[in-house]
Amino acid sequence: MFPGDSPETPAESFVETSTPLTDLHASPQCPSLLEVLSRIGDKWSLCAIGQLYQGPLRFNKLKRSIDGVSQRMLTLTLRNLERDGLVQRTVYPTNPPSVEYQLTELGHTLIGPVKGIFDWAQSHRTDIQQARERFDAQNPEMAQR
Amino acid sequence: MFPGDSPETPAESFVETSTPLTDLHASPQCPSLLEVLSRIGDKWSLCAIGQLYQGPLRFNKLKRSIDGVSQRMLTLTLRNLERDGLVQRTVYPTNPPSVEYQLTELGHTLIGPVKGIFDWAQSHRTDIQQARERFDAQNPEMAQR
DNA sequence: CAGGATCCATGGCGATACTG
DNA sequence: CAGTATCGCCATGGATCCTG
Repeated sequence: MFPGDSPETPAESFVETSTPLTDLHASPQCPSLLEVLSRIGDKWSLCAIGQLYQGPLRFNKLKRSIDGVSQRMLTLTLRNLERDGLVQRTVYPTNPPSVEYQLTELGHTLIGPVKGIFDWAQSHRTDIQQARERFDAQNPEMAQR
Repeated sequence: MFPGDSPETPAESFVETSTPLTDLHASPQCPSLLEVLSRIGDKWSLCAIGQLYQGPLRFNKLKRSIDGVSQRMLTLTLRNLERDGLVQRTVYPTNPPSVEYQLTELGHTLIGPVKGIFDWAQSHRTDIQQARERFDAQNPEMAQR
């Protein structure tokens, strides 16, 4: 599946990075990369962001557009995104009330990097799929799901 | 930091994407974007990948390099990464046994996109920090942590 | 050294019911 | 319509002990 890389050479030729990709935890008093990743890695945040990326949406419309989300989780998700400044919540004092959600400018800047991951996942989903099948075949019932 | 994108226009001119960033769930029989994100968004995967990106490592050395990880979680994390074809596990039948972990080629391709997120988090951590403080100040005790 | 097995705490998340 | 409140499940993850 992934050729190259002489199979029996354990410890040679590793690359240097400008940003060493360490320091994932332990960022003093600022939200660490892990916090960011946990936020966008949770079950619904990216779905909400993806929908709001198409344009502003009211709560129930957003809810209907995200299949399977409970109203509780959508509320919590939007609260967190709002708290982090990624989503803006606007209340229109109509009757019945309507609340509109939209991406903030900061939220829009996240789209690019996320699309990077998204495209990677798209490009390599079959690789991953096949790797899993090989692994599960070789390790008969270590399969955890 | 992120110029362009007119600051005060709330609900107009949202961009069109080639990949609409929808279809996060519900990918038929292939690992969805959410699965990928859940994997790399879990507590230790990125730490392990970040360390292995520096070069191959044996289990305990890897464990010592990741502060706070339990041996159980490191094992599970590495298993999942191996299952997904991101990490290769090589056993050397010495005595006592030594096991070396290294990124696969597929694993290396993930570095780029992840660095995108990483850099975004770095660039905007203070923005997020400030947004949180404003939010917590305005919503006195809605603060969940 | 590199795990496996077990126990247990926490929190993410869903379901349901209620409200301004 | 857009939430809040409450309950309970279960997956994640930590601590500890044991093994080839």
